[in-house]
Order: sequence, then structure tokens, then C-alpha cells
Amino acid sequence: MPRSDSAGYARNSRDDVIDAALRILDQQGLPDLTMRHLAATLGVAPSALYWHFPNKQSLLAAVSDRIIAGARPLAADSGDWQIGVRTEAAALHDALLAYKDGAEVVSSTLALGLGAGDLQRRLSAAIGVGGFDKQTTSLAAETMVHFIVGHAFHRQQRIQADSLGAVAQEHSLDREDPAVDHREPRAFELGITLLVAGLDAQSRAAADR
Amino acid sequence: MPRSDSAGYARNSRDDVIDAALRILDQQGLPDLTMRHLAATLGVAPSALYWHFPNKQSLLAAVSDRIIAGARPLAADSGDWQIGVRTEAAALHDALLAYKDGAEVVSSTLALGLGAGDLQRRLSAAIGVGGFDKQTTSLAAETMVHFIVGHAFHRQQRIQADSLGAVAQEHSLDREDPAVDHREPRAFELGITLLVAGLDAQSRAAADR
DNA sequence: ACCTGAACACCGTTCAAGT
DNA sequence: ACCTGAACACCGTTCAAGT
Repeated sequence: MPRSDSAGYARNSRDDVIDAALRILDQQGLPDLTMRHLAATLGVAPSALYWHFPNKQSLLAAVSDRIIAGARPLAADSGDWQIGVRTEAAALHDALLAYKDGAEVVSSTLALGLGAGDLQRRLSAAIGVGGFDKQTTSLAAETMVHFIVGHAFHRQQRIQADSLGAVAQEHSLDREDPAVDHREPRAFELGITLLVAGLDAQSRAAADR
Repeated sequence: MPRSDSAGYARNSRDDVIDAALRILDQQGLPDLTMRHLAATLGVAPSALYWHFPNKQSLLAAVSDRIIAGARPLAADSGDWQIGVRTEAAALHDALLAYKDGAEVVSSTLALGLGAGDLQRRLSAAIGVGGFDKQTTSLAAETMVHFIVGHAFHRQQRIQADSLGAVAQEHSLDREDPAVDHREPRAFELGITLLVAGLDAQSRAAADR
């Protein structure tokens, strides 16, 4: 936590800036992650941030990379590619949910091709264990990335909408219903199941040829 | 095209506003679709837009609805649910690509649950023909929505990145290669194939029970 | 190596009032 | 029914200069 030194102002490293950005993201959310607010948090003028990053998008790309890096890596190779893929998908899904608005941040930089490249790389590696050809593997990984990020994004928005409407919607159907917490993870698993089953069907079809 | 009348200023309907927004979106893109720019296009002050819409997000939701409505409806029931699902998925995919940044607009309002509800409804209807239970149907539809929107978003961003880098990246691998136009649609079809095959496997598993 | 200070060119939104 | 005008509270980014 650099406060100020002999130069008379705070001196932050690139990592300090990313750390502060992640804190704002998690505690306030993406709308409050402005360059001006971030600079204030660090005790510097907004323009100081442009020494560390050329623009806001590259900052968000770095933030995305850190969010994805938070996904625990696959343990040992279980020998079953389907289990490997499910484990990796769940880990990446959890990483997106670990920070408020995490999925939205990753989604935006992913589309621009600026960050979160590990997302697809890790899924490709897990799928590749199944012995599919290169094109099928990278395509299936891409499909899975869209589902995982889209699902997490959608879910985080619902959480926010629910909390905003908590006062107005006092009589929501889901109110205090613990089953809500169980329905969502199952929805994720079923989506993954669909994709893994589709891949499995592809491999059987190829084996029959 | 209402220019100005006895009142001395342009009088626009809600639909006029949406039309103008779609024109800006298609010709300039989402970053230029600002309330101020839109108002200027219509010949009114920015504040006039707030008589038609409570805020920008609800305007974008209305724009999303129109983009989705542009997808041609399914023709006759072919009797084969797999063909029905593929046809509907392709129609919705094409609708997203019909407007510049169309996928991004739909993606943002979809996550907020404000617009584009027809996307999931139409896919659910097509999948439902296969005779799956309600939960599987809506879940598969949601998975498909994430893939379709994510794929289209990703693709549109690549188009823009390529055109921006057209001068700097004079020696891109894809330069003037017509095969690029063929690879993308096939990638979409393969993703859909994976999901349909996954659903088919589910139905076979259920039949064996 | 990292920051200041001042400026530029913008945003979305509100609200009383006008026709 | 639809718009004006003025204001509020913001944005991201640039650049010469400072330590």
C-alpha cells in the first residue's frame, strides 16, 4: 500500500493499479470502476493511470486476466476427458462469479480479443484429452466459453436485479426460498452436460466411419 | 420523417425514435448511439427523448426487440425437431448480424432481462417440438441463446477489429482470402450441431429408462 | 519511473416551462 | 402529446511539465 514517498506523491506499480481496480469491481461493481474513481482510490490524478495503461480497455483486459487466473487449475488427469472438461468448466465458472460483475468484464474484453485468452486455452486443453481433431476441439471450446460466460453474466445480473428490487419486490416468489440457490448450479451443470454429450456423440459418429 | 409542424418543432413518435436509433446503430455503431446524437438526428433536444423512454436502457431494449423481430419466422413444421431448431437458430443468428453491433446490443439487454425475450421463446418453441420436458427445454434454449449471442458478438467484433487494422495489418493472413467468409458460418453450424446432438443423446437416454 | 495540472470534448439525466 | 432550455454531475483522454 504505497502512501506517499520522498517525491511527495503515491507511487504505484502496474499491479497496484490492477489490485485497486479489482477491489472497486468487487465492492462497488463495474459502473463505479471509472478511471477517475480508481485514481482517487490510489491517491493520484486520473492522468497518472495512463502511464500504466494506454487506455481503459487494456486495464480491463488485465483485470480479466487476473479474474481468470483465479480459477483453480485442474488437479491430476483423471483419465476421463469428460470429467476433466466438467471440472475445468466449473472452475472457470466459479472464477467468473468470484468478483462482482466479473462475467461482464471478461465478456467485454473477450469479444475484443484483448484478454482472458486463458479461458479458451484451458478448455481446449481439457477437451483435447478426448482425442478430437484440432478444429472440433477449438470450436467446442469456443462454444463452451460462450455458454460459461453468458450463463455467469446472466446470473450475476439477476442477482443484482433481485437485490435492487428487494424492497419493492417484497413478495417475490423466490423470497427466502433456499431452493433458488440450488436451481442455478444445476442449470449450469445441465448446460455443460448437453455440450459434453454432443461431443461424445461426435466421437462415436467418427468411430463408426 | 416528421420535419416540423405548426408547433415549430419536430414531433416524433416512439417508433420514429427507434427507427432513428437503428439507423445510427447500423451506420455508425453502438458507441455513436448516444442520446445526444440520436436527438440531433431527430431534430430535437436530448431531453425530448425522455418523454418517449425513461432511460437509455429501455430504448436499447426496444431496439433489441426490433432486431430480434427481424428474424424470419420458421416456415412449416418439417416434422423433424432437429431441422426446426437449426432453422430457428440460423434465423436468429442472421438477425443479430443484420445490424452493426446488433449482437452487443441484444447481449446487454438480454442480461438485464429487459428485452429480446422472443429470442429464448422462439428457441424454446422449436426445441419443444422434440418432446423434451419443460425444464430441459428451457435450459437447452438458454444454453443456445448464450452460444448464438456470444458467437455473433465475437464475430462482429472481429469484423470491426479487422477493418480498423486494415491499413496497419496489410499483411494479415486472411487478407483477400475468400475462405474466411466460409469458415465462420461453418463454425456456427458446428456449435449448433454439438448442442442438438447433446439434446438427442438426452432423449435417447430417457427412452432407455 | 511515475505523477501533476489544466484542458478538451464529450456523456446521461432532471425538471420547470412552453405549445 | 411532445418539446425547449438550462443545469447537474459526471465521463475518458491528451500533453507539457515536474521530481
